[in-house]
Amino acid sequence: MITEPVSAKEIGRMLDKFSRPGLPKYTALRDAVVHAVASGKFAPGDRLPNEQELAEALPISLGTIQRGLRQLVDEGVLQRRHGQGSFIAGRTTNDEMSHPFHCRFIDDTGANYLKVYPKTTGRKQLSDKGLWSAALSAAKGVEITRVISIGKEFSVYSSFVVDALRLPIFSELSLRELDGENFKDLIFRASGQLIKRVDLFLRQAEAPKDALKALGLSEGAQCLCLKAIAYLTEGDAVYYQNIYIPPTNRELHVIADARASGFE
Amino acid sequence: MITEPVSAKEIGRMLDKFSRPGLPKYTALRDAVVHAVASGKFAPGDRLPNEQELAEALPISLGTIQRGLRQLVDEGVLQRRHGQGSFIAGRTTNDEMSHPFHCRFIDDTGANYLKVYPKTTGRKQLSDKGLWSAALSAAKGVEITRVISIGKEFSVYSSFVVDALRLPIFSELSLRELDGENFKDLIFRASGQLIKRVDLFLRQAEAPKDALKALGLSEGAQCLCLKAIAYLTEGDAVYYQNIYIPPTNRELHVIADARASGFE
DNA sequence: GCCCATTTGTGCGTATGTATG
DNA sequence: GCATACATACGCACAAATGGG
Repeated sequence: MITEPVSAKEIGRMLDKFSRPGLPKYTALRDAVVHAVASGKFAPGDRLPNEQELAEALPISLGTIQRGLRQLVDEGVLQRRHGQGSFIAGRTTNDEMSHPFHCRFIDDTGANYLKVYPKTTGRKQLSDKGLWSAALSAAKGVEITRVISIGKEFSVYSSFVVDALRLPIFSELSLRELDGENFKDLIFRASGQLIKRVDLFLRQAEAPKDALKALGLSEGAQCLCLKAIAYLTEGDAVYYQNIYIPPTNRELHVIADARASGFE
Repeated sequence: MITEPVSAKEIGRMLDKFSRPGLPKYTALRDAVVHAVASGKFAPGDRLPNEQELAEALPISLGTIQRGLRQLVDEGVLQRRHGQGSFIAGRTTNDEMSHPFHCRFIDDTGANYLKVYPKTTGRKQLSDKGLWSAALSAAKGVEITRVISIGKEFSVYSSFVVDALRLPIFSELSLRELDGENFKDLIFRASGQLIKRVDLFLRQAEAPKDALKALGLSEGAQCLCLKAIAYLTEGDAVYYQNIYIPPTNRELHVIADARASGFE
């Protein structure tokens, strides 16, 4: 008997939840698996039942199963190995955040990322119409400010805003609990959706007073300001973030989307 | 009789060229269409034969045709419209470069990109072992230096290196001809492959003398240095670029890849 | 080294649904 | 209503990679 951490029945139950008339079956299957991962039912490394078993256990044919699983591979949720099986993709859930902002600082060798240690410094309900509200098209926002130590060498300041109504989890967790969380994972678990793309805007400017103070910089100091808007689907922004980076020698690594046309 | 700018026979011929034992048929079909576009046989807006016709004309079944076409949609080469057909995606081939470096400066409104006017300033054969040779794993490189005017407001300096043997086109074209070219398109036409991803490395540093001189900056001036390494497929780097950006108020826009895990 | 079971990958043929004009 | 053309789905067959005996 082979260990079988993920049951086809469990997927079947999730599938029922996400099946809706009009929704393709391969999409329903995808959603079921994604939500199962998001809710912790499936853990990284878990093996899924093989294609045949799924096709038998679920009201979905083999080809359609394969299409759904292929999409999950494309999205990075699954890993499939010929002759072995399909596995929930690993996530390095360490103490430090794995991917703080879709871009990371690299060390001298260029091969490793500097570790990142976030410290939540404040939370505020926002109701003014700022740039964030236009980007998120939300009336109420929660701003979470953090000082993030980069490899204990220097720190950056982050202002992170989400729709307060849509993602109440960010208002509910204590600041202490937020510290250990990867915000992308949090969004994934709360919404069952993956962040599809992030628009980054880079500006050389003076940081706001809050940031200067938190980073211990003198007034008027120039910073690199990185604005990030993350989307779950095309046009559906889920968070708005400003990161202020003081002068540093360290290189910041971003992985850019190559087929970034997106136009008619 | 409906206008039919793209013949199934043409695709068939291309398909023969790209079919190789071991290569999936849907990949061969993809390559055939991509190369047909790259070589100018198909132009933006052209309509492909419908799925049925392709399935009849080519030794590929409907489902496999669909899979290949779907991939082309994902890559942005094709656009498919329900009830209408499959069309070669449009490219805004203007006088100015459309996407100089996977990231662009935006104007005051935030809605438009500043126009970009490249001016090629030099070309040099490289045979030393620089950082470029490690990135490209190439022994001989061609470096093309350019001064790129951003909306006629300010200029950035670019050093662009490709493998001289792999992409001789960059050595063959005159500097004048290179001016009007989008380098990504040039690579696409020469190799028939699309750039899949770009690694960006951002550094606050002093620019090299060449760059300072070309941009008319005083010695020791701090610049934003953007290093870009573009990949055709995972691990297959195709160009290495350094861009030096003088201090500016303008925002630089980058579209980041959201599923940027890429690790085990 | 070789066979074999397991499991994913590729490919075919067909049927039916649905958006467009 | 109707023809066109893409979209989804099924069921099957066989190829190819993997790991164990």
